[in-house]
This record gives sequence, C-alpha cells and structure tokens, in this order.
Amino acid sequence: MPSPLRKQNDLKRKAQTRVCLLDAAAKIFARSGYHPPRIADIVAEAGVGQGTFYRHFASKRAALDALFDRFFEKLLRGFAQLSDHLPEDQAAYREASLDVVRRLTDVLQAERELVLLFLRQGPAVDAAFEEKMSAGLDRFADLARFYLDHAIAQGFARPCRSDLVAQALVGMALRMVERWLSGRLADQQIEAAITELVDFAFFGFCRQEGEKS
Amino acid sequence: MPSPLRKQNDLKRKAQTRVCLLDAAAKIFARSGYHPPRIADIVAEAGVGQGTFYRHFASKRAALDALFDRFFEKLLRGFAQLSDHLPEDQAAYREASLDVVRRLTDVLQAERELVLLFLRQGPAVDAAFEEKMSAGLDRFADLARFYLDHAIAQGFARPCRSDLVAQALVGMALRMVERWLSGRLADQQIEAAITELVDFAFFGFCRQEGEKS
Amino acid sequence: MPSPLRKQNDLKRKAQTRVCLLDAAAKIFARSGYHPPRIADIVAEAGVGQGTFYRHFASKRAALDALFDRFFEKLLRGFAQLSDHLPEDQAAYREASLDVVRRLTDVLQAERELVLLFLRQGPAVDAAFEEKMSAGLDRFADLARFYLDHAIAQGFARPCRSDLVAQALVGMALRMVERWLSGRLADQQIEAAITELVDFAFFGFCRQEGEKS
Amino acid sequence: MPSPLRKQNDLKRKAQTRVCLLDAAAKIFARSGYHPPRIADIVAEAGVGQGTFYRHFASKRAALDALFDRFFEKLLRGFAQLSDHLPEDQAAYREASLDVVRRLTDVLQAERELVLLFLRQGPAVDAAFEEKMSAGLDRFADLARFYLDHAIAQGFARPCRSDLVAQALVGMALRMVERWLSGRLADQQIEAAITELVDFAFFGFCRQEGEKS
DNA sequence: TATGAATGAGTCTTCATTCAT
DNA sequence: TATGAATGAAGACTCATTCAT
Repeated sequence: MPSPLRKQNDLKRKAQTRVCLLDAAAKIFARSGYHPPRIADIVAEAGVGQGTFYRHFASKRAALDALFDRFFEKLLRGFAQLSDHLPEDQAAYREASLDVVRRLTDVLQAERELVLLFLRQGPAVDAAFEEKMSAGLDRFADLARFYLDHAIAQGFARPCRSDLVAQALVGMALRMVERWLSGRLADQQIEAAITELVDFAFFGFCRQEGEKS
Repeated sequence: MPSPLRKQNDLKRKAQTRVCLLDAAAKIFARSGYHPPRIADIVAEAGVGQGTFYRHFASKRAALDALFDRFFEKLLRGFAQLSDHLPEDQAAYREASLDVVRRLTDVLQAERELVLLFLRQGPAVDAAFEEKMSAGLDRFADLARFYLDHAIAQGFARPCRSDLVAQALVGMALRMVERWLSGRLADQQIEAAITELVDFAFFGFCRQEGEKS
Repeated sequence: MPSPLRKQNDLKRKAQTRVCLLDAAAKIFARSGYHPPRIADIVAEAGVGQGTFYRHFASKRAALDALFDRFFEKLLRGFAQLSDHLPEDQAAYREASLDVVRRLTDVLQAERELVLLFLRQGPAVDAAFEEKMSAGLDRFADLARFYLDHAIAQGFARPCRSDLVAQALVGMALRMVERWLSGRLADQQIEAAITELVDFAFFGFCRQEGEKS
Repeated sequence: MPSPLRKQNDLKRKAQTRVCLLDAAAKIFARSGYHPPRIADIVAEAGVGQGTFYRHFASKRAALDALFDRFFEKLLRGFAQLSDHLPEDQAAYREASLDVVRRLTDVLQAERELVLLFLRQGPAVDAAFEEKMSAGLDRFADLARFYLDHAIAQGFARPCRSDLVAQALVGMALRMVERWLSGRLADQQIEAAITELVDFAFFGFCRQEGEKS
C-alpha cells in the first residue's frame, strides 16, 4: 500500500516527463516535419529512454494529437471573452477587428514553430488529423461569420453570403500567417500588413465612389 | 542489332508504361496521401512489376515531382495568353477577373484529385517540394499583383500594398478551392460562390456610402 | 530497531503476497499459457506493483517452478501411505487400483487448471522443466511398476515387461485426464470411465476363453 | 509481359526457398522449441535474408502451421489403404495391429525431430494449434475405434466402450513414442516393445484362467 | 518491504532497392 | 525492357528488469 505522498510525487514526476517529451516532439517535428523523424530522435532530444515514450504515448501519432490539443486549447483561451460586447458602428467594428487580429498574432508568434508545423504538416498526417484541424479552423470561421452577420444586421456591412466570406477571410489569414511566420513577408512589418489587410477585407481593392485618391 | 522500327516501338511502350505509373501514383497518392503508400502499392495499381518502377523513376519522391510538373504545366497552359489585352475600366476588370477564375475552376475540377493531393500533401513532403509549390503559387500571386498594379495605375483600384493583397487573394482562393473540391462548400454552386467572392475582393464586406441596401 | 512483533507481521504479510502472486500466476498461465503472459499481467491480476514480483521470484520461470513444486507436493501427499499393505488376490488388486485412481481424480479435479497447465505447457517451457515433470511422472510409473511386480510375484498377473506396461498405463492416464479435465470426455461420467479403463488394463480388449458373451 | 518460362522458373525457385525455410524452421524448432527461437535464427539456418522469411510466411506461427500440414499429410499417406480388408479372427487381428504399428514407427522414426517437436511444443503454441493437433490425433483414435468395433462385432473382442479404449490406446502410443524417440526406452528394442504393448492391449496384464505360467 | 516510472536491449516487421533471368 | 524474388538496413514497439522513493 503506497503512501499518498509517494503517489503524488510519482504523478508529478510522470507529468514532467510527459511535458519534456511533448516539448521535444514539438522541436523535432518543427525541424524535420512529422513523418521523417523516428521515435529515437524524439527521446534523444528529450533525454529519456525509448521505452519512456511509450509509457506516455501509444505512438508518434498520439503524441502529435496531444501536441495539437495543448496548442489549440492555449489558442482558444485568448478568445473566450470575445463575444461579450459587439461593436455598434463601422469604426468600432474595424477597431475590434484590428484588436482581434493583433491578439491572435501575439499567440501565433509565441508558438511560431508549432503553428508552422500544423499549417504545413497537419493536412498530410492522416484523414483524422485533417478533420481535427479542419474543425478547429471552422470554429474561427464560425466566429467570423457570427460577427459578420451582426454587422449585416446592424446595417454597416452589406448583405452577403457570410459563410463564404468568413471562409475566405480564414483563407487570407492562413496564407498571410504562413508567409509571415516563415519569414516570407516582404518586410516584416506585421502591424502595417494587418492594417492593410483589414482594410482590404472591409473595402475591397476597388476605389469607391467619392473616395479620395 | 535492333531495327529502327523495333527501337521506336520500344520507346513508345516505355512512354506508355511511364504514363501508366504516373496515373497509378496519382490515384494512390490521392487515396492515401504521399507518405503512407509503398512502391508496391503503386506498381500493383499500375499492373506492372516492382522493378519496372525503378526503370522510370529513381524514387517515390521523383515520381511525385514528375506528377507535379505534368500538372503544373497543364495548369499554366490555360493562362498563357492572359496578359494580351488588359481591361480598361472597372466593369471590364470585373468581367476579366470572373473569366479567369472560371477558366481556373475548369482546370481544377478536371484534376480534382491531384489538386487536393498537392494542396494537402505538398507542403509536408519536404523542404524542396514546398519550395517548388511555393514558387508555383507565387507565379499566380505575381500575376494577380500585375493586374492589380495595372488597375491602380488606371485609377479604378485604390492604391494599396498590391503584394500583400495579391497574396491574400491567393490565400482566399486556396481555401475556397480546397473546400470546394473536397465537397465542403455549403452548396456546391461554384458559380455563385465565384461571383460572391470576386465581389468581396472588389468591394470588401462593408456597405459603402451611397450603396443601395 | 524493529520489534519482534513487527518483524513477524512483516514476514506474514510477505508470505501472503507470495501466495497472492502464485495464485495470480496460476490463473494467468491457465488462461493464456506460459509463454505469452508478461510479468505485468501477473502483477495486475495479483493487484501488486511490478517490483513486488521480483522481491518474491527471480523470474517468470522461477514462479512456474514454485507453482509446480506447490502442486506436486500436494499431489504426492495423497499417496504417502499407499504401499502400507499390498493386495493379496486379483479381486483385492482391482479394488485397490480403483481406489487409487479415484483418489487421484479427486486431487486432479480440485486442481483442474493447474493440471491442464502442466500437461500442456510443461514440456514446452524448457529442457529443465520437462526433466522435472518427467521425473514426477516417472515416480508414478515406478509406483505402478512396483505394484505390478508384486502382482506378478503373487502370480495373479502374467509375467511381462512391467517397466513398459507401467509407462503405458501412465500414458493412458495422461490422455484420459487431459480429455476429462478439458471437457472432451464423451459423457462426463468419470466413474464409469475409470471402471472401463481399469478393466481394459486388467484384461485387455480381447474376449477370453470361457468368458460369457 | 513475362514469358511463361520465366514465370515457371521463378515459381520453382520460390518453392525451393520455401522448402529451405521450412527445413530450417524444423531444425531450429527441434533444437530449441517453438517459442525461444527468433526469426533471425531460422533465416540464418536457411541461409537467406530476413525479409525472405516474410515473403513466404506471415509469421513464425504460420511457418509452424505449414510444417505441421506437411508432416501430417505425409503421416496420413501411409494409412490410406488400411481399411481395405479387415481381419476375420483374433490371430489375424493381432498380426494386422502389429503391422500397422510397425508401419507407423517407420514414419515416426524418419521424422523423429518433428514428432518430438509437435508432441512437446504443440499443445503449448496456442489454442488453435492445440485444436489442430487434437483433431489429428482424434483421426487416429477414430481409426482405432473403427477397428475395435469391427472386432467386437465379429465376436473376438469383448464388448466395451470402444471410444474410451481407443483414446486410451492413443495415450499409450503417445507416451511410448515420446519415450522411444527421446531415447528413454529402457532398451532401444522397439520391436520387442511393440509386441509387449500389443499383447498388453489385447490381453491386459492379468493372468487369465487356463493360461500357462 | 512495496511501488511503479524509467530503461534499453532485443525482436518483429516493413519496404525501398537490387539483380538474375 | 520488364519482371518479381530476394535482400537487409531501418525503425517501431515490447517487456523484463532496475532503482529511487
């Protein structure tokens, strides 16, 4: 009969090892992609034995799942209180949009390597993982659509197929993020890019009637 | 010594086998992704022997390259004469844009499985392949930017960071195509979606001054 | 320094754990054979930790040995006083034989699973264990031979190679026991089968001169 | 399109390799039992590569199955024409029995190592293999029972539970064979042992009325 | 003494690649 | 040129055993 103290310590140690392995996996996957690395690479990076990996994850695939869950939970946490109060005119809407995007970029930048990992490797892992990621992205699309519908209802956005537009916004975002985080943005002025693209989303690229040149 | 006729027949047969293998690879990759399938799966699908594969391609990776090249060449062929005459007002610009997109969708639909393959698996194959695909997409972004700059110069598009907007357009397109071809578009009315999204690109989602409700 | 009472309690607890592990091993081996189960299966069944197993047995093999010893000792205890007085005519000899077999079946039925385990798995464990089992069976063969020689000396058994006949009797018994305990006896009337087979051993299957039809 | 000749040669070569592997497996299993050897041991003995084993057998278990099938088929072939004419008196019955047993011993001696392998390891492999062996032995028991029933019907065997007696005979045979082939028969005079045991089966060990001492 | 997390040697199995025909 | 049997290096995974607590 083990003492409760002993049991707690064991659990804590085990949890530490798990974190250690996840961090190592993230590093390795970020460096070489998901498929190429061997379990041996991950445990070497983590500094534990081969068998230890299998005490914590059934397979490389399971570790990736755990990694994604940890990441996505963190990502969502930043948007929990978002829908508390909705903007009531176009200017406020634009401010709120800029605010959301900025907050998003902060998280993404903090997890740069993981983001790139999932963006590139995610859809190629297997059908189940693609589905999981797809569901995650759809949650963001739904959020965008919800906001868009609000704006339409308020009258400061024009009626449109908000489902399509929301997905288009997600598409824009994904590509810009991927280019930004992989260092392919023309200049790395992310702030300027954000403004530019929010304006593009709000007003399109056409010169409007009465717009000053 | 083989007769010239014999030689020619041999060559023709060889080319046929190559096409056969490429088609088989496309089918298999489309079904299971790039990494999981074994050479054995491809040759089984093609109905040839194991060794035959290696007479035509150095590796699975090389076959993928060949597949991409064949596809991309076909894709570009549709846009060769695009820049022959540029639209001179906003309405013509919109018509031309719709036209381009429609033509694109025709090719994409014809090669549905390959498109999905490259969209999903491409970035995960390896750095070189990602670079190759990236270059391909950048050619489309460059094209879009060229048109946008023309419109700005003509005065019917507002001045903007055309490089960013062009990439944003590519991002929009990629996501919509991926959803469309994988059957996740809300309704499968691609024509309506095209109009909707071109309008979004042209005018944004905001109601403009003087726009009728 | 531990009190003598404490010491005694520790010893008692240790013995209990040992019994617990042996019982668990018996159950597991009976279910899945000797080779397939892992130590982890045994300790899970016993409800103790992995390490505990090694405090009691050096290896799975050693636990099997202990299991066999415990079983065989119990088996022999039923035959200790057997040779106290020998039968003096054929009828008494037959009665004594039936009596021995019945007593044997009682023990075997009580340890059904272990018996089947050793019958099936024993010879396949390793050379040493086979030797050990073989020696055990030879003790029964020797006993049978001793009785047979007595009967021959008394004149109510015919002279024969008693060593061979004794081993044949053991063979008969092993197969019948295996079939009985695994539920493959035509009807489960073990008592009738005993009589039948003792008669077969005594008289063979041939009709004798003067036997009534 | 491969030439038929080529195909036939390939097939022949493949069959040779298979035989090679089966022989190697038999040798290895006979030496060390079924469970301990690794695939590496078998392929080393056969002088082929690791992968070659898996081209021919899905697993070690499948190889054992193939080995047993090959052996059992050979064993049965010797008894195909056995029931052509049945003995009509006790003396002929005894001659026929001796004849069968002698023929059996010839085959068994020729396959000494395999016989010992199956006798010892067979029941311990897994439930399916045990069932397979059991079915094989039951075929011999059925044969014995058929003969016994014939003798009873003819009146030169006494009425008895022929099913039980047949199984008892199988049990006797198994133990004697195992002792004989493993060199534990007191003297190696197998011919004398056969006579002795057939007599035991025919007449039991009791002295009969009117038998001369 | 009991525990169970950690270990890493050992093994199975796969599969890209070769090569004799 | 096409074939497919053979190959063996590579990698996933297992599990008996250790040892710090």
